[in-house]
Amino acid sequence: MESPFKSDNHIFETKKPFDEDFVPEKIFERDDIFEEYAHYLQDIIDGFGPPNIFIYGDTGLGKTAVTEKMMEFLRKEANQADITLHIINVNCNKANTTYGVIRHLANQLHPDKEFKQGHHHDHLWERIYSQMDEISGQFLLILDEIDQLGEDDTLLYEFPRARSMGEIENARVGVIGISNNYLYRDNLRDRVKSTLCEAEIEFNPYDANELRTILQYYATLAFKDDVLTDDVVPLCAAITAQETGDARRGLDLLETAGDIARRREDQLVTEDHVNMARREVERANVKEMFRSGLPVQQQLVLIAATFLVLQRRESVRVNEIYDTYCRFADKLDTDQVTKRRVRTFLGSLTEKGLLESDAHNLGGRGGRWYSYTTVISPRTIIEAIEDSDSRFNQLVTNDIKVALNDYDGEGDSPNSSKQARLQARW
DNA sequence: TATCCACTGGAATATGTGGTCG
DNA sequence: CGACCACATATTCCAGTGGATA
Repeated sequence: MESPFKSDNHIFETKKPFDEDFVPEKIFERDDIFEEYAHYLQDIIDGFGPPNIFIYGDTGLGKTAVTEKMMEFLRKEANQADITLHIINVNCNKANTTYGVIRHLANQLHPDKEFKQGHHHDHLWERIYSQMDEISGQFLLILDEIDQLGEDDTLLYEFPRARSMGEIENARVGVIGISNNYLYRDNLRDRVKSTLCEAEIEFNPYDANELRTILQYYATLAFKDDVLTDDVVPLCAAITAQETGDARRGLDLLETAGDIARRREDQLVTEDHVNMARREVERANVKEMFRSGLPVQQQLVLIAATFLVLQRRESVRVNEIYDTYCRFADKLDTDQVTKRRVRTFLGSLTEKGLLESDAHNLGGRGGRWYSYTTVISPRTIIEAIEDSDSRFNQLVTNDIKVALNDYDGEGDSPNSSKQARLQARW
Protein backbone atom coordinates (compact mmCIF):
# COMPACT_ATOMS: atom_id res chain seq x y z
CA MET A 1 0.00 0.00 0.00
CA GLU A 2 1.17 3.44 -0.87
CA SER A 3 1.79 5.91 1.90
CA PRO A 4 -1.19 8.24 2.36
CA PHE A 5 1.07 11.18 3.12
CA LYS A 6 2.08 13.69 0.55
CA SER A 7 5.80 13.96 0.77
CA ASP A 8 6.64 16.83 -1.50
CA ASN A 9 5.34 20.10 -0.29
CA HIS A 10 5.50 22.31 -3.31
CA ILE A 11 3.39 25.11 -1.84
CA PHE A 12 4.69 26.10 1.57
CA GLU A 13 8.21 27.06 2.48
CA THR A 14 7.24 27.25 6.15
CA LYS A 15 4.05 27.67 8.11
CA LYS A 16 5.57 29.54 11.01
CA PRO A 17 4.26 32.94 9.98
CA PHE A 18 0.72 31.65 10.42
CA ASP A 19 1.28 30.72 14.04
CA GLU A 20 -0.75 32.57 16.60
CA ASP A 21 2.33 33.76 18.46
CA PHE A 22 4.51 34.60 15.50
CA VAL A 23 6.04 38.02 15.94
CA PRO A 24 7.10 39.53 12.62
CA GLU A 25 10.38 41.36 12.18
CA LYS A 26 8.58 44.46 11.26
CA ILE A 27 5.06 45.63 11.82
CA PHE A 28 3.49 47.20 8.80
CA GLU A 29 1.18 50.12 8.35
CA ARG A 30 1.28 51.19 11.97
CA ASP A 31 4.02 53.83 11.95
CA ASP A 32 1.82 56.60 13.25
CA ILE A 33 0.70 54.45 16.12
CA PHE A 34 4.25 53.59 17.10
CA GLU A 35 5.02 57.24 17.24
CA GLU A 36 2.02 58.02 19.39
CA TYR A 37 2.71 55.10 21.65
CA ALA A 38 6.33 56.09 22.13
CA HIS A 39 5.29 59.59 22.91
CA TYR A 40 3.19 58.43 25.83
CA LEU A 41 5.77 55.97 27.10
CA GLN A 42 8.48 58.59 27.04
CA ASP A 43 7.49 59.50 30.61
CA ILE A 44 8.99 56.28 31.84
CA ILE A 45 12.37 57.01 30.31
CA ASP A 46 12.25 60.57 31.54
CA GLY A 47 11.55 59.34 35.05
CA PHE A 48 8.10 60.87 35.39
CA GLY A 49 6.49 57.55 36.20
CA PRO A 50 4.56 55.21 34.00
CA PRO A 51 1.54 56.57 32.13
CA ASN A 52 -1.92 55.13 31.86
CA ILE A 53 -2.87 54.28 28.32
CA PHE A 54 -6.06 52.92 26.87
CA ILE A 55 -5.90 51.12 23.56
CA TYR A 56 -8.89 50.08 21.59
CA GLY A 57 -9.72 48.53 18.25
CA ASP A 58 -11.15 45.27 16.94
CA THR A 59 -9.36 41.92 16.91
CA GLY A 60 -6.58 41.34 14.44
CA LEU A 61 -5.61 44.96 14.05
CA GLY A 62 -2.24 44.52 15.67
CA LYS A 63 -2.91 45.87 19.14
CA THR A 64 -1.13 43.08 20.91
CA ALA A 65 1.66 42.78 18.36
CA VAL A 66 2.40 46.49 18.42
CA THR A 67 2.35 46.51 22.20
CA GLU A 68 4.78 43.61 22.35
CA LYS A 69 7.14 45.29 19.94
CA MET A 70 6.82 48.49 21.87
CA MET A 71 7.69 46.81 25.14
CA GLU A 72 10.74 45.29 23.52
CA PHE A 73 11.98 48.76 22.69
CA LEU A 74 10.98 50.11 26.04
CA ARG A 75 12.84 47.44 27.97
CA LYS A 76 15.99 48.09 26.00
CA GLU A 77 15.70 51.81 26.41
CA ALA A 78 15.00 51.59 30.14
CA ASN A 79 17.95 49.31 30.55
CA GLN A 80 20.27 51.78 28.93
CA ALA A 81 18.90 54.67 30.94
CA ASP A 82 19.36 52.59 34.07
CA ILE A 83 15.72 52.66 35.01
CA THR A 84 14.13 49.80 36.88
CA LEU A 85 11.06 48.89 34.96
CA HIS A 86 8.84 45.87 35.50
CA ILE A 87 6.37 44.99 32.82
CA ILE A 88 3.61 42.62 33.80
CA ASN A 89 1.34 41.19 31.20
CA VAL A 90 -2.08 39.82 32.03
CA ASN A 91 -4.53 38.43 29.56
CA CYS A 92 -7.93 39.14 31.03
CA ASN A 93 -9.45 36.53 28.79
CA LYS A 94 -7.64 33.86 30.75
CA ALA A 95 -8.03 35.45 34.14
CA ASN A 96 -11.66 36.08 33.59
CA THR A 97 -12.60 38.33 36.47
CA THR A 98 -11.11 41.10 38.52
CA TYR A 99 -10.44 38.58 41.20
CA GLY A 100 -8.74 36.33 38.68
CA VAL A 101 -6.50 39.17 37.56
CA ILE A 102 -5.36 40.19 41.00
CA ARG A 103 -4.77 36.58 41.82
CA HIS A 104 -2.67 36.27 38.70
CA LEU A 105 -0.76 39.39 39.69
CA ALA A 106 -0.16 38.15 43.19
CA ASN A 107 1.20 34.95 41.72
CA GLN A 108 3.47 36.78 39.32
CA LEU A 109 4.87 38.89 42.09
CA HIS A 110 5.29 35.93 44.41
CA PRO A 111 6.73 33.25 42.17
CA ASP A 112 7.47 31.10 45.17
CA LYS A 113 3.87 30.41 46.09
CA GLU A 114 0.59 30.02 44.32
CA PHE A 115 -2.65 31.68 45.30
CA LYS A 116 -5.79 29.92 44.22
CA GLN A 117 -9.40 30.74 44.86
CA GLY A 118 -10.67 31.37 48.33
CA HIS A 119 -8.41 34.19 49.38
CA HIS A 120 -9.99 37.40 50.39
CA HIS A 121 -9.69 40.35 48.01
CA ASP A 122 -7.96 42.46 50.62
CA HIS A 123 -5.46 39.79 51.33
CA LEU A 124 -4.39 39.61 47.69
CA TRP A 125 -4.25 43.37 47.31
CA GLU A 126 -2.10 43.62 50.37
CA ARG A 127 0.29 41.00 49.01
CA ILE A 128 0.51 42.77 45.68
CA TYR A 129 1.22 46.17 47.13
CA SER A 130 3.70 45.05 49.71
CA GLN A 131 5.60 43.07 47.13
CA MET A 132 5.63 45.95 44.68
CA ASP A 133 6.93 48.18 47.40
CA GLU A 134 9.67 45.75 48.18
CA ILE A 135 10.71 45.30 44.57
CA SER A 136 10.25 49.02 43.95
CA GLY A 137 10.70 50.88 40.69
CA GLN A 138 8.26 51.48 37.90
CA PHE A 139 5.58 48.95 37.06
CA LEU A 140 3.76 48.80 33.82
CA LEU A 141 0.71 46.61 33.88
CA ILE A 142 -0.63 45.46 30.56
CA LEU A 143 -4.22 44.29 30.74
CA ASP A 144 -5.00 42.66 27.43
CA GLU A 145 -8.64 42.11 26.46
CA ILE A 146 -9.70 44.14 29.42
CA ASP A 147 -13.31 44.28 28.25
CA GLN A 148 -13.59 40.66 29.36
CA LEU A 149 -13.81 41.91 32.90
CA GLY A 150 -17.19 43.37 32.15
CA GLU A 151 -18.54 46.27 34.10
CA ASP A 152 -16.15 45.83 36.96
CA ASP A 153 -13.63 48.63 36.83
CA THR A 154 -12.04 48.41 40.25
CA LEU A 155 -8.73 47.43 38.68
CA LEU A 156 -8.60 50.53 36.59
CA TYR A 157 -9.53 52.57 39.58
CA GLU A 158 -7.18 50.95 42.02
CA PHE A 159 -3.75 50.97 40.42
CA PRO A 160 -3.45 54.48 39.09
CA ARG A 161 -4.30 55.75 42.54
CA ALA A 162 -2.51 53.27 44.71
CA ARG A 163 0.33 55.66 45.33
CA SER A 164 -1.72 58.66 46.22
CA MET A 165 -3.83 56.52 48.53
CA GLY A 166 -0.69 55.57 50.41
CA GLU A 167 -0.86 51.90 49.48
CA ILE A 168 2.62 51.93 48.04
CA GLU A 169 5.57 54.22 48.50
CA ASN A 170 8.54 52.91 46.57
CA ALA A 171 6.81 51.87 43.41
CA ARG A 172 4.83 53.54 40.69
CA VAL A 173 2.22 51.76 38.64
CA GLY A 174 0.86 52.51 35.21
CA VAL A 175 -1.81 50.58 33.38
CA ILE A 176 -2.12 49.86 29.70
CA GLY A 177 -5.64 48.66 28.99
CA ILE A 178 -6.25 46.92 25.69
CA SER A 179 -9.81 46.42 24.57
CA ASN A 180 -11.55 44.95 21.57
CA ASN A 181 -14.69 46.71 22.41
CA TYR A 182 -15.27 50.38 21.68
CA LEU A 183 -18.32 50.52 23.87
CA TYR A 184 -16.30 49.44 26.83
CA ARG A 185 -14.47 52.70 26.97
CA ASP A 186 -17.65 54.72 26.88
CA ASN A 187 -19.14 52.69 29.68
CA LEU A 188 -16.28 53.27 32.05
CA ARG A 189 -17.40 55.27 34.95
CA ASP A 190 -16.25 58.84 35.08
CA ARG A 191 -13.86 58.34 37.91
CA VAL A 192 -11.84 55.88 35.86
CA LYS A 193 -12.07 57.81 32.67
CA SER A 194 -10.20 60.73 34.11
CA THR A 195 -7.19 58.63 35.06
CA LEU A 196 -6.94 55.81 32.59
CA CYS A 197 -7.89 57.72 29.54
CA GLU A 198 -5.15 60.20 30.01
CA ALA A 199 -3.91 58.71 26.78
CA GLU A 200 -5.88 56.87 24.15
CA ILE A 201 -4.71 55.07 21.09
CA GLU A 202 -7.13 53.86 18.49
CA PHE A 203 -6.44 51.09 15.99
CA ASN A 204 -8.48 51.41 12.84
CA PRO A 205 -9.26 48.49 10.54
CA TYR A 206 -6.79 47.95 7.75
CA ASP A 207 -7.96 48.89 4.32
CA ALA A 208 -7.38 46.72 1.28
CA ASN A 209 -4.08 48.38 0.41
CA GLU A 210 -2.65 48.01 3.86
CA LEU A 211 -3.79 44.41 4.03
CA ARG A 212 -2.12 43.77 0.73
CA THR A 213 1.20 44.96 2.12
CA ILE A 214 0.84 42.86 5.22
CA LEU A 215 -0.34 39.72 3.49
CA GLN A 216 2.35 40.09 0.85
CA TYR A 217 4.99 40.12 3.56
CA TYR A 218 3.67 36.94 5.14
CA ALA A 219 3.11 35.31 1.79
CA THR A 220 6.73 35.87 0.82
CA LEU A 221 7.86 34.25 4.05
CA ALA A 222 5.51 31.32 3.96
CA PHE A 223 5.10 30.28 0.37
CA LYS A 224 7.63 28.92 -2.06
CA ASP A 225 8.66 31.18 -4.89
CA ASP A 226 6.25 31.56 -7.75
CA VAL A 227 3.45 29.35 -6.46
CA LEU A 228 1.07 32.21 -5.80
CA THR A 229 -0.63 33.65 -8.82
CA ASP A 230 -0.75 37.42 -8.87
CA ASP A 231 -4.39 37.68 -7.89
CA VAL A 232 -4.19 35.69 -4.70
CA VAL A 233 -2.87 38.24 -2.24
CA PRO A 234 -4.94 41.14 -3.57
CA LEU A 235 -8.05 38.99 -3.48
CA CYS A 236 -7.45 37.87 0.08
CA ALA A 237 -6.85 41.49 1.01
CA ALA A 238 -9.98 42.66 -0.74
CA ILE A 239 -12.19 40.02 0.84
CA THR A 240 -10.80 40.66 4.28
CA ALA A 241 -11.06 44.42 4.00
CA GLN A 242 -14.65 44.07 3.00
CA GLU A 243 -15.49 41.81 5.90
CA THR A 244 -13.56 42.84 8.96
CA GLY A 245 -10.29 44.52 8.12
CA ASP A 246 -8.70 42.01 10.43
CA ALA A 247 -5.23 40.81 9.44
CA ARG A 248 -5.58 37.53 11.30
CA ARG A 249 -8.55 36.66 9.16
CA GLY A 250 -6.68 37.54 6.00
CA LEU A 251 -3.88 35.21 7.04
CA ASP A 252 -6.33 32.39 7.72
CA LEU A 253 -7.67 32.85 4.25
CA LEU A 254 -4.21 32.82 2.72
CA GLU A 255 -3.10 29.76 4.61
CA THR A 256 -6.25 27.85 3.86
CA ALA A 257 -6.01 28.67 0.16
CA GLY A 258 -2.52 27.20 0.22
CA ASP A 259 -3.72 24.13 2.07
CA ILE A 260 -6.43 23.53 -0.46
CA ALA A 261 -4.05 23.83 -3.37
CA ARG A 262 -1.68 21.44 -1.70
CA ARG A 263 -4.39 18.96 -0.90
CA ARG A 264 -5.55 18.96 -4.47
CA GLU A 265 -1.99 18.74 -5.67
CA ASP A 266 -2.42 21.79 -7.82
CA GLN A 267 0.79 23.42 -8.90
CA LEU A 268 -0.29 26.99 -8.26
CA VAL A 269 -2.48 28.75 -5.76
CA THR A 270 -5.17 30.63 -7.64
CA GLU A 271 -8.22 32.78 -7.17
CA ASP A 272 -10.39 29.67 -7.11
CA HIS A 273 -8.52 28.33 -4.13
CA VAL A 274 -9.12 31.58 -2.31
CA ASN A 275 -12.82 31.37 -2.96
CA MET A 276 -12.91 27.83 -1.70
CA ALA A 277 -10.87 28.86 1.29
CA ARG A 278 -13.34 31.55 2.10
CA ARG A 279 -16.10 29.04 2.58
CA GLU A 280 -13.86 26.63 4.40
CA VAL A 281 -12.66 29.26 6.86
CA GLU A 282 -16.22 30.26 7.51
CA ARG A 283 -17.24 26.71 8.21
CA ALA A 284 -14.24 26.07 10.40
CA ASN A 285 -14.99 29.15 12.44
CA VAL A 286 -18.56 28.15 13.06
CA LYS A 287 -17.58 24.62 13.97
CA GLU A 288 -14.92 25.83 16.31
CA MET A 289 -17.30 28.26 17.90
CA PHE A 290 -19.91 25.58 18.25
CA ARG A 291 -17.63 22.94 19.65
CA SER A 292 -15.49 24.84 22.09
CA GLY A 293 -17.31 28.10 22.59
CA LEU A 294 -20.76 26.93 23.47
CA PRO A 295 -21.96 25.03 26.50
CA VAL A 296 -24.19 22.06 25.67
CA GLN A 297 -27.34 23.87 26.73
CA GLN A 298 -26.64 26.72 24.36
CA GLN A 299 -25.84 24.28 21.60
CA LEU A 300 -29.22 22.70 22.10
CA VAL A 301 -30.99 26.04 21.96
CA LEU A 302 -29.15 26.90 18.77
CA ILE A 303 -30.04 23.55 17.24
CA ALA A 304 -33.67 23.97 18.20
CA ALA A 305 -33.82 27.44 16.68
CA THR A 306 -32.01 26.33 13.53
CA PHE A 307 -34.26 23.34 12.95
CA LEU A 308 -37.38 25.39 13.45
CA VAL A 309 -36.22 28.04 11.02
CA LEU A 310 -35.29 25.34 8.56
CA GLN A 311 -38.77 23.85 8.66
CA ARG A 312 -40.80 27.02 8.86
CA ARG A 313 -38.72 29.19 6.57
CA GLU A 314 -39.41 32.12 8.84
CA SER A 315 -38.24 33.57 12.10
CA VAL A 316 -39.49 31.90 15.25
CA ARG A 317 -40.56 33.06 18.66
CA VAL A 318 -39.13 32.15 22.00
CA ASN A 319 -41.99 29.91 23.04
CA GLU A 320 -41.66 27.75 19.97
CA ILE A 321 -37.94 27.52 20.36
CA TYR A 322 -38.39 26.61 23.98
CA ASP A 323 -40.83 23.82 23.21
CA THR A 324 -38.52 22.34 20.64
CA TYR A 325 -35.58 22.73 22.94
CA CYS A 326 -37.47 20.83 25.65
CA ARG A 327 -38.27 18.04 23.25
CA PHE A 328 -34.62 17.74 22.29
CA ALA A 329 -33.42 17.83 25.86
CA ASP A 330 -35.92 15.13 26.64
CA LYS A 331 -34.77 12.98 23.78
CA LEU A 332 -31.15 13.29 24.81
CA ASP A 333 -32.01 12.82 28.45
CA THR A 334 -30.19 15.99 29.51
CA ASP A 335 -31.26 18.62 31.99
CA GLN A 336 -33.85 21.16 30.98
CA VAL A 337 -33.48 24.77 31.96
CA THR A 338 -36.25 27.32 32.37
CA LYS A 339 -37.58 29.60 29.71
CA ARG A 340 -35.95 32.57 31.31
CA ARG A 341 -32.60 30.90 31.01
CA VAL A 342 -33.19 29.98 27.39
CA ARG A 343 -34.03 33.60 26.79
CA THR A 344 -30.60 34.52 28.11
CA PHE A 345 -29.02 31.94 25.83
CA LEU A 346 -30.84 33.34 22.84
CA GLY A 347 -29.50 36.73 23.79
CA SER A 348 -25.94 35.55 23.93
CA LEU A 349 -26.24 33.54 20.73
CA THR A 350 -27.44 36.72 19.08
CA GLU A 351 -24.54 38.62 20.52
CA LYS A 352 -22.13 36.08 19.11
CA GLY A 353 -23.66 36.53 15.69
CA LEU A 354 -25.05 33.00 15.45
CA LEU A 355 -28.64 34.19 15.52
CA GLU A 356 -30.36 37.37 14.59
CA SER A 357 -33.31 38.84 16.41
CA ASP A 358 -36.16 41.01 15.24
CA ALA A 359 -38.44 43.05 17.46
CA HIS A 360 -42.18 42.85 16.86
CA ASN A 361 -44.96 44.80 18.39
CA LEU A 362 -48.62 44.37 17.56
CA GLY A 363 -49.80 46.52 20.42
CA GLY A 364 -52.83 45.68 22.49
CA ARG A 365 -53.79 42.78 20.30
CA GLY A 366 -50.51 41.02 20.13
CA GLY A 367 -48.05 42.54 22.49
CA ARG A 368 -44.35 42.80 22.07
CA TRP A 369 -41.83 40.02 21.41
CA TYR A 370 -38.70 39.04 19.61
CA SER A 371 -38.29 36.53 16.87
CA TYR A 372 -35.09 34.79 15.88
CA THR A 373 -33.54 33.67 12.62
CA THR A 374 -30.32 31.89 11.77
CA VAL A 375 -27.40 33.83 10.42
CA ILE A 376 -25.22 31.03 9.20
CA SER A 377 -26.44 28.37 6.84
CA PRO A 378 -28.28 25.48 8.53
CA ARG A 379 -26.04 23.03 6.73
CA THR A 380 -23.01 24.43 8.49
CA ILE A 381 -24.74 24.06 11.82
CA ILE A 382 -25.72 20.51 11.05
CA GLU A 383 -22.18 19.67 10.02
CA ALA A 384 -21.00 21.17 13.26
CA ILE A 385 -23.48 19.05 15.15
CA GLU A 386 -22.39 15.94 13.40
CA ASP A 387 -18.78 16.25 14.29
CA SER A 388 -19.14 17.64 17.77
CA ASP A 389 -21.21 15.27 19.84
CA SER A 390 -22.46 11.95 18.53
CA ARG A 391 -25.51 12.09 20.77
CA PHE A 392 -26.77 15.05 18.79
CA ASN A 393 -26.95 12.94 15.67
CA GLN A 394 -30.25 11.46 16.72
CA LEU A 395 -31.72 14.95 16.52
CA VAL A 396 -30.96 15.12 12.83
CA THR A 397 -34.07 13.29 11.75
CA ASN A 398 -35.23 12.51 8.27
CA ASP A 399 -37.58 15.49 8.04
CA ILE A 400 -34.67 17.69 8.94
CA LYS A 401 -32.60 16.21 6.15
CA VAL A 402 -35.41 16.65 3.70
CA ALA A 403 -35.95 20.22 4.81
CA LEU A 404 -32.25 20.86 4.48
CA ASN A 405 -32.14 19.56 0.94
CA ASP A 406 -35.08 21.75 0.01
CA TYR A 407 -33.38 24.67 1.63
CA ASP A 408 -30.13 24.12 -0.22
CA GLY A 409 -32.02 23.80 -3.44
CA GLU A 410 -32.90 27.44 -3.17
CA GLY A 411 -29.43 28.69 -3.91
CA ASP A 412 -26.21 29.06 -2.04
CA SER A 413 -26.12 30.88 1.30
CA PRO A 414 -28.75 33.59 0.95
CA ASN A 415 -27.13 36.21 3.11
CA SER A 416 -23.40 36.43 2.77
CA SER A 417 -23.33 39.92 4.19
CA LYS A 418 -24.77 38.59 7.41
CA GLN A 419 -22.18 35.89 7.45
CA ALA A 420 -19.50 38.46 6.93
CA ARG A 421 -20.38 40.00 10.22
CA LEU A 422 -19.84 36.76 12.00
CA GLN A 423 -16.83 37.20 14.17
CA ALA A 424 -13.88 34.93 13.70
CA ARG A 425 -13.05 34.98 17.37
CA TRP A 426 -15.03 36.55 20.08
C1' DT B 1 -53.84 59.59 25.64
C1' DA B 2 -55.00 55.64 28.30
C1' DT B 3 -55.04 50.96 27.86
C1' DC B 4 -53.54 46.56 26.71
C1' DC B 5 -50.97 42.57 25.33
C1' DA B 6 -47.14 39.19 25.39
C1' DC B 7 -43.41 39.24 26.42
C1' DT B 8 -38.71 41.21 28.15
C1' DG B 9 -35.06 41.62 31.23
C1' DG B 10 -33.29 43.21 35.86
C1' DA B 11 -32.65 41.62 40.44
C1' DA B 12 -32.79 38.67 44.26
C1' DT B 13 -32.04 34.24 45.43
C1' DA B 14 -30.54 29.36 45.28
C1' DT B 15 -27.35 25.56 44.14
C1' DG B 16 -23.03 23.43 43.34
C1' DT B 17 -18.02 23.35 42.77
C1' DG B 18 -13.49 24.29 44.13
C1' DG B 19 -10.66 26.75 46.97
C1' DT B 20 -8.28 28.95 51.84
C1' DC B 21 -7.52 29.12 56.65
C1' DG B 22 -7.29 28.28 61.63
C1' DC C 1 -13.42 19.78 60.37
C1' DG C 2 -16.38 24.05 59.78
C1' DA C 3 -16.54 28.83 58.55
C1' DC C 4 -15.71 31.40 54.82
C1' DC C 5 -14.68 32.87 49.97
C1' DA C 6 -15.22 33.36 44.60
C1' DC C 7 -17.80 32.20 40.90
C1' DA C 8 -20.63 29.80 37.32
C1' DT C 9 -25.07 28.34 36.51
C1' DA C 10 -29.88 28.32 37.23
C1' DT C 11 -34.54 29.66 39.11
C1' DT C 12 -38.18 32.73 40.74
C1' DC C 13 -40.44 36.93 40.77
C1' DC C 14 -42.26 40.84 38.74
C1' DA C 15 -41.94 45.76 37.25
C1' DG C 16 -41.33 47.44 32.91
C1' DT C 17 -41.81 48.09 27.57
C1' DG C 18 -43.78 50.30 23.55
C1' DG C 19 -46.60 50.17 19.43
C1' DA C 20 -51.50 49.46 18.08
C1' DT C 21 -55.90 50.54 19.16
C1' DA C 22 -60.18 52.51 20.88
